[in-house]
Parts: sequence; structure tokens; C-alpha cells
Amino acid sequence: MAPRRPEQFEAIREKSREKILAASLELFANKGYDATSIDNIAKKAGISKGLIYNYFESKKSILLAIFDDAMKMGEELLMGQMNIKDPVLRKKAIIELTFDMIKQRPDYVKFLTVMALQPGVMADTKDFTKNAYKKTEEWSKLITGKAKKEAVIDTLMIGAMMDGITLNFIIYGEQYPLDELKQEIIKLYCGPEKKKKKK
Amino acid sequence: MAPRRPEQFEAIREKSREKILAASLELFANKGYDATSIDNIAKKAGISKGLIYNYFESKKSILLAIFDDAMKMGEELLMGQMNIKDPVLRKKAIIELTFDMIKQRPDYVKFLTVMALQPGVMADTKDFTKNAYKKTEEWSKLITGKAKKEAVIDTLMIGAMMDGITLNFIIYGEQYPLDELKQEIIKLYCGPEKKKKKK
DNA sequence: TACTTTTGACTGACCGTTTAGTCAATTAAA
DNA sequence: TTTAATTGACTAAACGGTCAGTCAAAAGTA
Repeated sequence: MAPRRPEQFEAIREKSREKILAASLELFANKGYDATSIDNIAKKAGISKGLIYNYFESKKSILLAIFDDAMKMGEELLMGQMNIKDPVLRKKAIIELTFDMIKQRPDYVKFLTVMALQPGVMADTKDFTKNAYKKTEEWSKLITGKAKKEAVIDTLMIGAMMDGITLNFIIYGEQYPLDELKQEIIKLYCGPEKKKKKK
Repeated sequence: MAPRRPEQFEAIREKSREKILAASLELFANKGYDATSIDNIAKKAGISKGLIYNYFESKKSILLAIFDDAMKMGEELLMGQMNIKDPVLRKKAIIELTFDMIKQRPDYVKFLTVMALQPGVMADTKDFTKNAYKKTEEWSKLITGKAKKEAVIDTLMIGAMMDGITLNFIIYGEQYPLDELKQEIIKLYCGPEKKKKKK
């Protein structure tokens, strides 16, 4: 009577959904949202165009799903470092984590960076700017411990630094010396690992 | 016999061309290339669609014209600082110049940044990556004087810093404290203005 | 002054193509 | 047979680009 057991359907659906998301992520990150057609996604995912609309109600909703996934993953990674008590060590851990993310998931990083520069694309669905600014505030607390007025500039500097390195890595690719820059930024902002920081 | 004098036509043409370029720059910078239609440009410029093709042979050629203008302006500004002999002062001047450019021509800066992240758009017409990398090399020489191996990281750090600040300014807008960050980066990379730099 | 002629900037309906999105028909497993 | 995943031909809208034709302005003619 029942043709397939529910969990079998669930597995099939999950697999197809994943194929669509993976193909879309790659295309959105490399070509941008507008330059990517539904046909492109279907071909890259190895499925038909119609099937995509069995899983997502529109092109925008695919974008939104990827965006949510990326933000969720980023937040989880970030929150995983919350248990580090010492502020300097925590700062260092977060910086290293960001570099890891750039190297391990450049697709997500590229996707988010590209989207950040196309406000018109996200504007309809998510208040991206507000979201990003909130994230910066969280970063600020995480990195400096408290919201010391003087330390805000420091946080913004580190944030800009990381964004700039990310941007250059996206543009230049593997030839960009990520590791050396990581050492440099840690040396700059986490001190020479001795004493309490003065001035 | 002769209806209008050539210089009158020239003035008219220049004005229209300028309207098209101005409208395109604003739209490309804010919405991106693919999301901007020829109709959008025509409406914003207050002219008809057909007239655009009296001045540019394709949508891509508009993009290219803006790109060339932006690069030309940037290069002229940069080369204007070449006469400063002292490396530290020159470095400082270039950094300040970059901040000035961000504040005075955010449209150009935004345009270039958006285009840098859409390799597919520029790929057909200009080798953007190569161009950008060459620019970085020039920067390196300008900033460090010579191509000291150790100083490359320093140059890349400053470059990433500036790019990151630019990116954040584009995203956050006027609330982003450009001036404070300028002071900070000058303090960091141009030394406390005393003695010769050591280590 | 009034009229005609000449010019090229300018217009918008139109063209072929491509797009996002739909749906009746098909497929395959239980 | 039942069920739901899957397909691709289809549609309406939007796209970049074209082109036959309109228009205003300047100079010659009277």
C-alpha cells in the first residue's frame, strides 16, 4: 500500500535539496546572483529545471536558504570560542578561526562577501546591513570583553583587516599569502604574548 | 547650408555622453552590472533607450568606459604623490589620498570594489585581476621604496587594511568612522613620527 | 522678418533571445 | 496499484539591441 517508507522519501528529498544548494552556492559565489540562471543551477546540479521548484518556491528563496546556512555556520563557529576566558587568547582564537573559515569554506566566504556588496539583491528578503552591524557589535564584545570606548576602533580595525584579507584572497586566489598575514595580524593585535599590553 | 557648427554638436554630444555615464556609474555601483538594464540607465539619464546606442555600442562598452575613467583618475592621483622623496611621508600621503578618494568619490570606489568581486563581468573585456595585481606591485614599490622581501607583507597588510575599510564604509555608510581609522592606520604604519624605524 | 533646407541628436515601437516560473505527463520503487 | 519524485515543453515578461522616422536649431535666401 505505502510505496516507500517516509524516511526513504526524506532521504531522497534531502539529497536533492543538497544538490540544488551546493550548485547554487558555487554559482552565486562565482558568477553572482543575477548572472546565474535557474537553468545554470539545474545543469550544474544534474537535475531538471522543474525539480528545483519542488524544493524552493523561487530563485530568491534559494539565495535566502544559502544565506541562512552560511550565517548559522558562522555563528556556531564563533560561539564555540565563547568558553575561552582570557580576552587575548579568545581574540587570537577568533582570528585564527576566521582564517580557517576562509581556507576551508571559501565558497561561503565568497558568497557572503559578494552578497554584502549587492544590497539590492538581499534588501527584499533580509535586512543584511542591520544583520551585519549587529554581528560587528557582537564581535566587539567578544573581542574586547567589554564595550570600552577606546577599544571600538581596535575592533573595527581588526574587522576591516579581516575583511580586506578576505577580499584580496578572493581576488588573487591561492597566490595570496594567507598564513604569513595571519601571523602578522596576530603579532599586531594579540601582542608579543608577553606581559600586559601597555600603550 | 551648414545647419549647426561642429563644436555645438560636440558640446551636445559631450553632455549626453556624460549623462549616460553618470547614470550608469550610479546604477552599476549600487545594483551591480547584471541587475542594471539599459532601460534603467535610459530612465535615470532622462533620455531614450535608443540614444544610448548612439554613444556606446553595447552595455559592456559603457562598463568599460567607466572602468577606464576610474582607473585613470586613480592613477593620476597616485602618481601625483611620486615627487615626495621621504618614503614614510610618501606612504602617509598615499594613505591619506586613499581616504580622500573614498570620501570624495565613493561612487567610483564602490564601482571598482563591486566589479572586483564579479570576475565574470570584466573577464571578457579587461584582465582585471592582472591589472589589480600590477597595481599592487606598483603600490609596493611606492610604499616601501624598494622591493625588500620583508616589506612585502607590510605592503599587503596596508593594502588589505585599506580595502577592508573601503568595504566596511560601503556597507555601513556614513556611520563608519573613517577619520578615526585613518589616524589609527597612520599611527600604526607611519610610526610615531620619531626616529628611524627599528624592527 | 519669414521661409526653406540641412543636419544629426533623439525617439520608441519592434525584434529575436533569454529569463523565471508552471504543469501535465512520466517514472520508479514498494 | 499507489505515491511522490522527476521531467521538459511551455508561457509571459523582460532583456539587449535595432532602426525607420521625428524633431529642433542654425544658416542661406529673399
